[in-house]
Amino acid sequence: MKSLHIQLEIGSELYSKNPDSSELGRKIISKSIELINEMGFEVFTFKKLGQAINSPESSIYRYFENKHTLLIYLTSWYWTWTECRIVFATTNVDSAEERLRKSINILTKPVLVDNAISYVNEVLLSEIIFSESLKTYHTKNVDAENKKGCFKAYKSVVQRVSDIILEISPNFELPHMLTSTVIEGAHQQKYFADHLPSLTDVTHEKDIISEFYTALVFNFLKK
Amino acid sequence: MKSLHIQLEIGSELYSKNPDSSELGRKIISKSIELINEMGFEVFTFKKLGQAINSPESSIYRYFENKHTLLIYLTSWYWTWTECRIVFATTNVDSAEERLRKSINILTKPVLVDNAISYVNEVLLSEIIFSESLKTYHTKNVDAENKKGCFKAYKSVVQRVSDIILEISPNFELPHMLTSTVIEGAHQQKYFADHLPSLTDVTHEKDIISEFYTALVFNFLKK
DNA sequence: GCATAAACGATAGTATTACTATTATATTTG
DNA sequence: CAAATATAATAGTAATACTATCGTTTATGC
Repeated sequence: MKSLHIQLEIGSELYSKNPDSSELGRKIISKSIELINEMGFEVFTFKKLGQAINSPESSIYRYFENKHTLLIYLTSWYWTWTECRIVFATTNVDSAEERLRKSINILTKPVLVDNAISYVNEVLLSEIIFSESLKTYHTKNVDAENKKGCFKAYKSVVQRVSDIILEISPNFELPHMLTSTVIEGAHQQKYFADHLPSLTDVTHEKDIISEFYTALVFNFLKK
Repeated sequence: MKSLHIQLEIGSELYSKNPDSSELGRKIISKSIELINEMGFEVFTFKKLGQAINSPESSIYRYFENKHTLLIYLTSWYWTWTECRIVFATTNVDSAEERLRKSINILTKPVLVDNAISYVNEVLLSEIIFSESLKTYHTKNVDAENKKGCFKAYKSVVQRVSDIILEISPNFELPHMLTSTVIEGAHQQKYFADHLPSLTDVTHEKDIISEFYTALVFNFLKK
């Protein structure tokens, strides 16, 4: 169980050439995760990535149209993987409350342990998601990219958690809103804690974020 | 009361030359609000702005270092103005619950009516805030800009609302977190409604967003 | 094992953006 | 009215985000 290798299927709309299909492709993924973490997504360029892996810029463009598409790929990978984690954590758990609690826990905490099997460093990837993922859809092209299916992995996670909420409160009308508030809120509060502490109350003990959103949800559903 | 003209004081760290001090400066502000709305902040450039107001790009640089600084100026203007609205709406209201309710209302709904007195179109500005304001602090320079005081108007609003929350629940430990969750959440849910509807449950009736966050807050505080 | 296709590396080139610099002409201000 | 300041007009630069070409290597099928 602890070293179960999972090959994630990523939709072909998210790349020009499947990075999982070649050595170069896998190097692009794993090095870009490192670099985006180090320097931030804005500063990151394909040129720098090319230098870091000793390949020309133009080779990277064979895999991804541009760096924005690469970020969408990385976030989709993360959400696909996260949905797997939620499924594993919630199967055979009878209580819907307990399944919701476990799901919120997964969604609101950064990943701390890397399984070190695949070429994807999940710890660093999770950091990227928390601090940069909203840049995937806050662009002029959202609508076109949404149509292409770029965000379906994320939507699927939101849908899954919403379904659990509806098991608990079948008449509740805003489960997606509640779920996306929790996910995005947790990302944002961590960012605030790191950069704009007066907008939050977190300092070191960041589990407070997770506890806060858990309490928020259960209080709301128990009214 | 209905046409009380207020001159907002904007900190001098937010501009190179005060745009309120000249005709050109005011044109820069009012036209940039229009253009950012029309084309989105990424597509907006000083070159385009210059063409729209028939002034060279270089003249705009005398007022703002770059377009990012201009966005920070606009958001600071908005938050300063919004704090005024909150103060007006809550003075002489005895009940802290009622003051909180009114504050949340102001923070979670886009502005619908422009007073048409100043050169700032508040309706369009509020649209910009809802869809683009997170771009002010989601950059590599957050920490430096935060140090400079670029976000103090926003912080001040969060602090004010947190204080009301503490009046209601003096022992509550996370008032800033709750407040920023509400503000940012409302912005995000409106954006989702417009672009990624499966992440929310809102379609036309967007007052649902405001009602949702109001209920969320009061349920949480009444536990 | 060899032909063929696909992938890759190396290099060059372009359009756009985000500025900076210079100077002449207005405009304001004391 | 003189001096300072603001603006217009124009040019120029560095970096980014690509696109194009082409020779070489590497994989693939028969």
